Amino acid sequence: MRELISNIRLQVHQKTFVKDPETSELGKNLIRESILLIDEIGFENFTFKKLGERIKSNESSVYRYFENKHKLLLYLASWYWSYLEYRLVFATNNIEDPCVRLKIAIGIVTEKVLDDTDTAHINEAILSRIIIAEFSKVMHTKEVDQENKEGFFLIYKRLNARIVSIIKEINPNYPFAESLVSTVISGALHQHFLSEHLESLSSIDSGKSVSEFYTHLITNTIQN
Amino acid sequence: MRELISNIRLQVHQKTFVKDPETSELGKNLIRESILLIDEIGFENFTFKKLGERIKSNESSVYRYFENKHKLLLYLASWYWSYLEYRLVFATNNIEDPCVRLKIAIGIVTEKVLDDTDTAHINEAILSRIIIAEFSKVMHTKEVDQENKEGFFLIYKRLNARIVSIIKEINPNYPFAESLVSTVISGALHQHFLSEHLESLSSIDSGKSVSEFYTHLITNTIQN
DNA sequence: ACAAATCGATAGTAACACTATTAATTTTGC
DNA sequence: GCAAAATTAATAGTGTTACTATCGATTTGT
Repeated sequence: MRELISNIRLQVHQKTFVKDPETSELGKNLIRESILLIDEIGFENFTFKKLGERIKSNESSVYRYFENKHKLLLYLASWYWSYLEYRLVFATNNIEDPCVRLKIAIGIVTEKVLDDTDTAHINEAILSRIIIAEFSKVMHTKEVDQENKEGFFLIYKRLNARIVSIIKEINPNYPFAESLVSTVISGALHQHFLSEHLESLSSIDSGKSVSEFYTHLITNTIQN
Repeated sequence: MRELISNIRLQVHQKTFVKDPETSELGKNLIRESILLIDEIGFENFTFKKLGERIKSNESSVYRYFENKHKLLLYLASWYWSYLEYRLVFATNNIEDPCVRLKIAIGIVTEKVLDDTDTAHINEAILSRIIIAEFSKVMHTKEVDQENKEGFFLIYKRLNARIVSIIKEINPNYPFAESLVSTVISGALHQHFLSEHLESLSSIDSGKSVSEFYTHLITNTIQN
């Protein structure tokens, strides 16, 4: 796993960036520090000026890589879902039983993400904290339909579709597979958020994990 | 229902406003037009200056009612959840069977909201569109813990708790009641959003409703 | 009738979200 | 090895946002 990922460039939608940050040291630096800075101060308080200072460069250099901070967040989200998709495909490869594949898939999209030490400039654990806190803002804009048309959400949709197809293999008659999967994927982010900030809205604690909750939920739902 | 609501002032957290908008014509105007304006241009593009012009007043007058636009959104959200809670309490009153109560409750928090013609200055249908599009932004800020401590989310938490207690009546051994309810309430908003903007992630269409999906989901989940 | 509250209008500030220009440095293509 | 091309850092500038402060004019309460 570790070695594989370090040799494979995860696919991110071209239109999210002006210049590919993977092609230069400054670009990788920018990605690494933007993840740390957004995590520290939150997306609302994050600006390209602050990021420029942080990487000991300046605002105008950041603008050469990304149009604006929304596109940067789109890039980070796109990378994150691509990373999960890769792990899902890898972990379910060659497993015949769709019920086993489903359980593995649920685990990957609902468990807390740990840092994968091989992608040097991206701390996956911190990136997942950003996704938990900020991903909803990627979609909830007035430009969502336009951006959807341009394909910005393809990777996210493909990840959803993969799990939908496993469910349809198990029970082709269950009529809400798409809604169930999108509920689980975005719900899992939300449960991690609630267990940290609004505990009374969540049953998750040291004894009960997000994965257990959703595994139980899906298993019981699709059998009928 | 209609007559009752028009005589009862829904409780909204005091700290969300500087001056209660319900106490003046300008205030009610401000609420009515802010709902329409946020719906039209989105919360990111919404400013107090634009709102001031729209109500033929000005920026500084709006600031006399709300500290900033985040607090205004908090007020609208607080009002919305209070409205749903009221409808839920009213609709489940005097019904003994908890399974029936649960089904009614699920319907109220997952169905599309129609305009209640009695609150003259608030269009509930449009307000619910705003909540679907923007509610996640109310919570996903760096100030969430502070605001939670100050009680800004009490109404939302109380609504969740009401449904949790119905589930615990039906099955006291189900270990994930809080997570299930918060998944359903925020998931329902998300499903409405997806069915409008990212259809492939949702199973909802003219033949299948959000309520049916969640009723099926909850029923099957809590029985085991 | 008088005081207090409310409102509309204007002005001002710091930060944000960019765009444009330029000069220095680095990379590359031959 | 060198000229051309690309990249970068730095500066300046513009319009907008998110406020704060002040000040008369009007309305309201007693």
